[in-house]
Formats: sequence, C-alpha cells, structure tokens
Amino acid sequence: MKEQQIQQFNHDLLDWFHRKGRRLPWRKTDNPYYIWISEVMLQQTQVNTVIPYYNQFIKKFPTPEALADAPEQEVLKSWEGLGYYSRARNLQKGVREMVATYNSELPKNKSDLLSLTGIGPYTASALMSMAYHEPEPAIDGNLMRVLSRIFLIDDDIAKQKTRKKFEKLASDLIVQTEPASFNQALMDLGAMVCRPKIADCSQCPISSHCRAYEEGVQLEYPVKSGKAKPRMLHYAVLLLLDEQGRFLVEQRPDSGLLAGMWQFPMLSLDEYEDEQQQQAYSRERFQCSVEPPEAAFSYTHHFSHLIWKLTLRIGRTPSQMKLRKRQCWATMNELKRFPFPVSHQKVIRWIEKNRPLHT
DNA sequence: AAAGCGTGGGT
DNA sequence: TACCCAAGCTT
Repeated sequence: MKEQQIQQFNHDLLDWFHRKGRRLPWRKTDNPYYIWISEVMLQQTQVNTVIPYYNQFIKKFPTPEALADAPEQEVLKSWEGLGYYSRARNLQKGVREMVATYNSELPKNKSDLLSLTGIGPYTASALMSMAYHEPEPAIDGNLMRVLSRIFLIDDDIAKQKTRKKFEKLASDLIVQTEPASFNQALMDLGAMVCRPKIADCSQCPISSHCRAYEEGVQLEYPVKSGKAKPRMLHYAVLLLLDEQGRFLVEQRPDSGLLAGMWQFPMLSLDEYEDEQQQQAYSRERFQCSVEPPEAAFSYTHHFSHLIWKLTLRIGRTPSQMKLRKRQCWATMNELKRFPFPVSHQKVIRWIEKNRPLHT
C-alpha cells in the first residue's frame, strides 16, 4: 500500500474500533502485570472464557509478589478449567524471574520481555504495544487471518516462519499514534467480523482495502495446514476408597500432559490388554480388588491432540497401604482444594450426584 | 520444524 | 454428530 492508502486504512479501522471495539476488563488497566496475565490467559482461548478467570486471578494475586510467593498448587487451582496448564506454571515462573531480575517491574524492551518464561514473540509485542504504546504489531491468529485476506497472502499460517512475514507487513501498517488500538482493532475485527468461517464483509470497515473481498475469496484465506487426527487411549479410572470413605488421589508428573494437576489413579488399558494383567497390576499397585470390576460409568474426554476413553471402576483399599510419592488419601472436602483437570472433575461430579454419602 | 499441550463454543 | 476453532509457547 502507498502511504496515502495506509493512512486511510488506519483511519477506517480505528474509527470503527472506537465505535464498536469491545470493552474488556484488561483494557481498563495500565498495569503491565495485569495485561501480561490477560495475554497469557488469552492464548488459544476465547475472550468470554477468560473474563471470569482474569477477574478472579488478579483479585487473588493482585501484585507480582503475591503471585511469585504463592504455592504453585494455588496458581493451578485458579487456572483449573482454563486448560493449557503449563501457561500458569510458566507465568508464575516468568513473574518470579521478573521479581528477581528486574526489581519486580516488567521490562520495557522486547528482548528482555522475550527472556521471561512464557513470553513468546506474540506476547512480547502485545505487551510492548498495549502496556508501553510502542508501535509493535502483535501477530496472532486474528491478525494473520485479517491481513491474509486484505493482501491475499497464501503462506501457511500454521508454519512458524509465516509469522515473520506478517510482522514485516504489519510494521509498515501500524499507526505510530495509537499502536495498542491498531492491534486491538484488528483482533476485534477478526473475532467479530472477519471470522474464520463467516466473513461479514458488509460490516467491515476496511472491506474497501481488501483484495479477498474484491475477488470474493474471503473464505479461502488464510491457508492453514490441517492437524493430525487425535490418538485414542483407554484407561480405567480407579475410584479407590479406604475404610473411612476417603479417596485415593495423586498428583501428575511435573511435565507433560496436565502437569502438576491431580487425578484419581489411572490404569492404562492399552498397555495391560488382558483382564488378568490389569487385575494383577491393580492388586500389586493398590492392594485392592477391582474384581468383579464395578464399572460405575464410562465417558470420553477430548483433548486437542488425543482422546481418552475412560471407565470408572470402584474398589476398596486399606488405608495402611504404602502410598507412592505424590499420592494421598483425601476426603471430598479436602480433595476440592486440589486442582483437577476437567476429565477428572467429571468423576467428582458423579460422586456427588450418585454417592452423596461417599460409601 | 513440528509436535505436544485443554477446554468450551460454534456450525 | 463431528468437526473446526481461539489474543501461542516450549521443546
């Protein structure tokens, strides 16, 4: 675009944004720490889902020191249900780095921001523009979708290096006067008007600048390579009670899927295929009998990259049993203090509904 | 570079 | 129903 066109583009975009842009909790603050929290929560997560988590989180951890000093379990508990839990762990790690290295203040330059755990290229640019009003384009999925349509860019946005191309492009586009509004405007436009499957071009303030609209090919953009089909895994979820009606729960490993979250013990039914092996294993590991297996209910839980087929089985285990590391007995009330992934919250809900006395 | 990493909502 | 998708980062 020529300079004249760029100015017109920005005028049309920002005028729309000031009239129709969303009013969101994290847009009311100038506290870089709060903006950081919002940006992390918003990664791969929709605005409406984030709002209650954001409000609750800044209330519970109002300062960087409060978050830095909190036990990780409490942070995960506040993140419970939001997904991608490594975000919470990385956020706390990053905040601890900030407290230790930068005197509790968020750095004001991009390379220092990038050095903090959990801050990648998008978040660093978002913070530069939204917290410090520097003209840094924050290239996320919305920006790439909108700009790919405006300029008919057919690079695969699933590839890392494509982001750099959009970064260069948007650097020449972004207004110096209110860079935060530029980024937020394109995000709002992407979320509300220029959507993936529905491009409501009649409501678009910049359709006159849009080459995809001109050619009627909005929905062919952006180009994005497909994802692999999720793998399926089968587990028995073991609801093991001691004589006092307490439940055996355990904390997952510190890395990998649902790291640091709690769960009821799970028995892989893919590794122990025949019934004999499963029984032998569960007896050895839990000193309990789940035979004849009392299957309470079965359900399916979908992750982004795999599917769990789960069957709840109920058994009895002596409370004197030697527990492994990261395992403990917990009453229903105690158990609720631990962060559980949704896949296991379903079990808790089932217990409360069907076994109110926990017997 | 590509895969791993959650969940809820929309079509 | 069964997809697809969302303000990405880490390894």
